[in-house]
Order: sequence, then C-alpha cells, then structure tokens
Amino acid sequence: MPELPEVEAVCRKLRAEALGARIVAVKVMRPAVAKPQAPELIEQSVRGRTLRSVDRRGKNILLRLSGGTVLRVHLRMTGNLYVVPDIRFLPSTVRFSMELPGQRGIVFDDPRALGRISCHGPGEIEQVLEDIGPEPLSPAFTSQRFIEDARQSRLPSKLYLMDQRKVAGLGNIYAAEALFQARISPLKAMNRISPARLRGLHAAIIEVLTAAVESAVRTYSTPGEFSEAEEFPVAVYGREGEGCFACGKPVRRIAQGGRSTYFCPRCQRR
DNA sequence: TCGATCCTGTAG
DNA sequence: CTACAGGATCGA
Repeated sequence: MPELPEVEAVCRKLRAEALGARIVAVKVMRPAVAKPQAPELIEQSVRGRTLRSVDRRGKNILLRLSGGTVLRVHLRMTGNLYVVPDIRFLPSTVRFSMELPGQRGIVFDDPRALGRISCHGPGEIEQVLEDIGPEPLSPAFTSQRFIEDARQSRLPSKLYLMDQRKVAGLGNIYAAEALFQARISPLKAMNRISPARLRGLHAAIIEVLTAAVESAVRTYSTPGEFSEAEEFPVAVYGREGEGCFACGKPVRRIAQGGRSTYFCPRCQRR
C-alpha cells in the first residue's frame, strides 16, 4: 500500500536487481489491470526489450525499455512490484509478470487488483503525466511555489495535499502526518492558511517524506511485505482515540473525500 | 465537487 | 454480518 516513499523503495530495489535485464516473456493474468489497453498490446511491446532504467514520478513507476517504450506501473492501494527468483512459482495475486533470463521474473503483485499498468511509445509518457504536480523531494518544490499554488485553492488542506495535481506522491498517511507536524487542521481551506504556516507545512512535507523514504528503503530491503506503518514513527495516522504525543488529547478520525483523516483536535485547530 | 465504483482481504 | 483499507477515475 504505497505512497511516494514506498514507491521510491520499490524503484530502488528494482534498479539494484533487474537493471539491464532482458524481458524474454510477458504475461497479463488479469486484463483489467491493463485497461483500457489490450493485454496483447502490452505483451507485444514489452517482450524482447531490455530494462534500461527505472524512474518514479509521484506514485507512478516508469520502466524505460530499449527502443523507447515505457511501461508505467501504478500500485494504487495494494500493489507491489518485485523480482522473484523463479517465475514458475507465483502467488495467485500476481496480475502481471515479465520473465527474465534464468527463470527470474519481475512481477506485479496486487491482491485487490486496483493497480494499473500501461504501455507508452517514446515521447508519449510526458503527456500521461503532465497533470501531476511538483515532486516534493526535488528542487522544483520550493516554498515560494507551494505558497503561491496554495493561495489558488479553497480545498481543505488534507484534500489538497492528496490531490496529485497539486503535489506528487502524498497519500492518506503522509498527508495527515505532515499536517500534524505543521499543526494545521485538515479541514482548513488552503487559501486561508497564513504564509508562515504554509512555509511550515512545506518543510513538514519534505521532512516527513524524507524520513519515510529512509524507513521504507530500510524495511523494504529485507524480504517480505510492506510494514512501514510499524517502522515509520506515525504521530496520528491510525491512532484514533489514543493520546496525542504532543498534548495528550485523543486523536480524532473524520471522513474527508471518502477517506479517513486522523488529527489532533487541539494541536491542529482551524 | 461528491458519491459510486473498481477488487479482495481482514478486523471487529 | 459490516466497516474499512497507504488510490484514482468516472458519471451525475
């Protein structure tokens, strides 16, 4: 269940293990994950190519292949992308697989099958990603730009942070954590937050994500499933009813945009 | 802009 | 059984 830090960890591991490998066979077990593209299109454009590089844009994983083809993988809620030593034995939750030499394989494993893959020709991928906001861990993500953009929106801060067009890669956990660290209510409209607090939020986003990437990379470099929620020091997420680490008041859970938002009603006032 | 929807698993 | 899950898109 990945946000930017977990997706980043997946990318790094993939780079370490599969860069330069030739993809000798491709199989789409669940055609829905390729929608609206045909499984045959994916199989045809990926088979026989070499994995040249692995990039991340927000929560999108970009597998750049020889010949300029780009395979985009989005893990959504429960997806995972990893290398297996023997492609003959796969969990039933694998929706897409690419066989490498020596029986190894790269697999897209997704129990809920909400994740998506898509194939793009050279120069096509930019268009697909054009609506995604700035990378929060890149120099392009300046506090000036963040504050300027924030002024344009009346969205509640939590929904704003989760909007991939505004900032790339934040999800339900780290949006909540950044808001807690910046002491901003998740309900407060972005354009009504003071520049000083926005500067604090900008810094909090970078801090939280940087720490979470480290944690995710560490956790994910050992075999097994994701478990960053246990590793990363969560202040509010999933802690409904438990005491706030700063003031002791019970953390509250509310619904925003159909998702749960956790926050401290005292530390994060409107 | 909001709710329904896509899927499956797990916890209560 | 119901509620909920670290996401995003679509139609009303």
